[in-house]
Amino acid sequence: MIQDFWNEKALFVKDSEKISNILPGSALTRIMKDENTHYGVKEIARRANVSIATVDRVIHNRPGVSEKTKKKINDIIIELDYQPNVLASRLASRKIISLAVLIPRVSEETDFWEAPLRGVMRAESEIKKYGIQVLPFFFDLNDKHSFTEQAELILKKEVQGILLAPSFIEESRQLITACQKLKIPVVFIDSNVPEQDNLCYIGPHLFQSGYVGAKLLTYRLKENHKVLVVNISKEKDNYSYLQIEDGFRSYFKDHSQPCEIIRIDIKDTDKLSVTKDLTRVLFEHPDIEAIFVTNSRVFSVASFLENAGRKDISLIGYDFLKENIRFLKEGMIDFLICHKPEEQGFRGLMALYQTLVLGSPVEKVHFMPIDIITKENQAFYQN
Amino acid sequence: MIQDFWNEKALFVKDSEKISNILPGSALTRIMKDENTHYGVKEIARRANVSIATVDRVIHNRPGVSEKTKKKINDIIIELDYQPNVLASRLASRKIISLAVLIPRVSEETDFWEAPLRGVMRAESEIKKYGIQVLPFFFDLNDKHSFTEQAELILKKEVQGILLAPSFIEESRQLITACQKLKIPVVFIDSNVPEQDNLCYIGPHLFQSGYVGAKLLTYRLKENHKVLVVNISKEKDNYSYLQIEDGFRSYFKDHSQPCEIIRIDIKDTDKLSVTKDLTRVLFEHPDIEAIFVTNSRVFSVASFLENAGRKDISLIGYDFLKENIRFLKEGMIDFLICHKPEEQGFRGLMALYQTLVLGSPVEKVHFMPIDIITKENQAFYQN
DNA sequence: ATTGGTTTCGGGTACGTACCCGTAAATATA
DNA sequence: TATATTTACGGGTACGTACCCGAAACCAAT
Repeated sequence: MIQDFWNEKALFVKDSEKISNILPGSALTRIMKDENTHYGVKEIARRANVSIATVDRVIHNRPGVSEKTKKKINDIIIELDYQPNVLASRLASRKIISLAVLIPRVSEETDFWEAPLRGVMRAESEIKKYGIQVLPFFFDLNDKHSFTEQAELILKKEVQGILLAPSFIEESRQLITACQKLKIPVVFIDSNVPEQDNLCYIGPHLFQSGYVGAKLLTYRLKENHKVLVVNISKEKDNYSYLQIEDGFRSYFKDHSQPCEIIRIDIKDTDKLSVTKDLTRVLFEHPDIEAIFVTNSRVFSVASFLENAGRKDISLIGYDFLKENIRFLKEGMIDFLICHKPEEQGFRGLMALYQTLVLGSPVEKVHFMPIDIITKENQAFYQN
Repeated sequence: MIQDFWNEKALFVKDSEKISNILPGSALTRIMKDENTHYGVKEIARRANVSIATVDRVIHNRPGVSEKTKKKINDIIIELDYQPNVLASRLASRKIISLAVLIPRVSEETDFWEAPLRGVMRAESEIKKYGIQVLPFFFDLNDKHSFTEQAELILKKEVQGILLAPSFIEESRQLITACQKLKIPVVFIDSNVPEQDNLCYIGPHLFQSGYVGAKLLTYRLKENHKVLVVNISKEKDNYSYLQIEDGFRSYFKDHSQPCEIIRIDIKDTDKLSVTKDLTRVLFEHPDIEAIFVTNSRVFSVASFLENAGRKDISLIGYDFLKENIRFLKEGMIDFLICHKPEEQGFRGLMALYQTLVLGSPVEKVHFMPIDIITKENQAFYQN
């Protein structure tokens, strides 16, 4: 079963280009093709006996060119393998492209979304020289209404592309449907919306992430002991969570571990609720040996365990948050799993840039690595 | 002691920009400054009552401008926070910049250097539109002479920057000294040359990498058992190896583990030598419970263990090589540690680009993350 | 043949910077 | 004072593409 999984994944993992035939010998061995002979519109125009303007019309398929010359020019374009000069193109084009970013606001509860935002800003600073403008919009993770509100604002702004964290599935669906009508490409980050058409998804493979979590958890587990899965979230229908737990449980199935898995939902994210619920569970199951928290709120569990003096329990959770790192350094948290949130923001914007400016295709699904962070390697982690 | 280390490292780890004061409220909250008012040389010239050409001369500090006007123009440049338009700049400048890359050839023994080369090529395709040319040179890891040979070729080519894998310390020193005289910036990747001036170093923090290796190794270790450190290398004075082993041993010191550490140097990399030496060591120390291989040749140890039927021994090594991944999947290797070799190649070239084209400063040392790869997360690893 | 309309195309300028070339001004020399 | 030499600066063109504007060329109807 797991074997099938690897094969399936092979489709997603980027094929590393083959660099073979690097000949031995002391002489200089060139790999890259010399592309010194780079033709532009001028050469195309010359060969087709037309003006640059006509070539330009064909390239941007604007009207005003006869079918005959259009074909002739297109043939020459293909023959010369014409690659437009992005520099000159963006320099000459005076219109600016607007991209909207809709992600959760950085709240006091969690600073997780700082990282994707950093990635977005980094991407913006890289591509604003090409005349691209980024408009950030934020919604409240505890308020679905704020999401729809911001979504409407975006649609009014007439942007050319959207980077979206589809935290609320139904509300996201509405926005995406509207974008499809307007032919606006949408990129999802952090979580996916199943069976919804989009430009691409950039984020974790949640099932496998839970699988890795289980592996790490069992690594120092004694046999036949209990494991606790904790889900702290206000959201009811948490699709992401289900995938993670699915992967987590699959690991035990695949390795036929007879380990008992307790689970608990904590609906309120405040400290009191967490303390209350955990106290109860640990009282009912005193032999719990490890805890797996399915999201970034692992710090609240760590805080509880620290106060309760339960340093014997292994703890694994998600995300490179300041508070989590603190507990990781202290040894209260054993492992953090992380999916490169900053990279997600960065790549998300770049995917839109690639589509709208460069016109080159992007991969439909881009899974982030499942990074394992420990006390020892955290200082060098690149979020 | 280890505490000091963290504090020291804090200097290297990039400060994540503070994104605070993101106000609540449903209205659109902008973060980025609107930089619509972007002035160019024309505006500078207008304000200084000079021509564009004069401003240009000041910007590139070419001669032919009086001190007085030079100062006036520089003041205006600072006042307006002038940012040159890289697009226009590279478009107008017809000269191409050549960068040399000197790294080991991809050999049959190891395909490790495929990854940095991929990174280099990726960087090249991103910056060749700015008129930058990359000249790759390769040397043989078993032949110091080939290194000096290629180094001389590079110097003849009159390149403007060099990306270097300083595998041979003394030979690298010679090249670097020559480059200093010629004012050619040099970037090191993968390993550093101590006390040698360079533009920057991009690679692992080897000490800490060994430290992480020890942590992972002890994770499933029973108490009071023996650990074997294996160094497979033809090179005698292996500086990198010493740092890794130093970190590895430090972990045990810091955690006062009474674990006995055996070590062995295997000078010949062929299968027979490895088999012979390992057989002897395992015979002398039958209670060895875990093996730590200090470089990417862990696959040869895995192969030996597989044939010897010793699945009981934990095995940790380095690098995301095809053969290593195979043994990781099979379960013969427990963990691989990896330092993003592709990223190293990419960033190395981009550092040169940043210096030579953008003229912006680069960090002197850029440590790569210490990535932990397991059977479960390997499919999503980005080398 | 003339008019009006449409289709098809070319000239030319602009984007922001680099840099050649020529020249006025400043200074030195006779 | 006249001339040579240096210094300081401006005009103008080019990079490769986008796109406005206008003008042929063609067609159809009067």
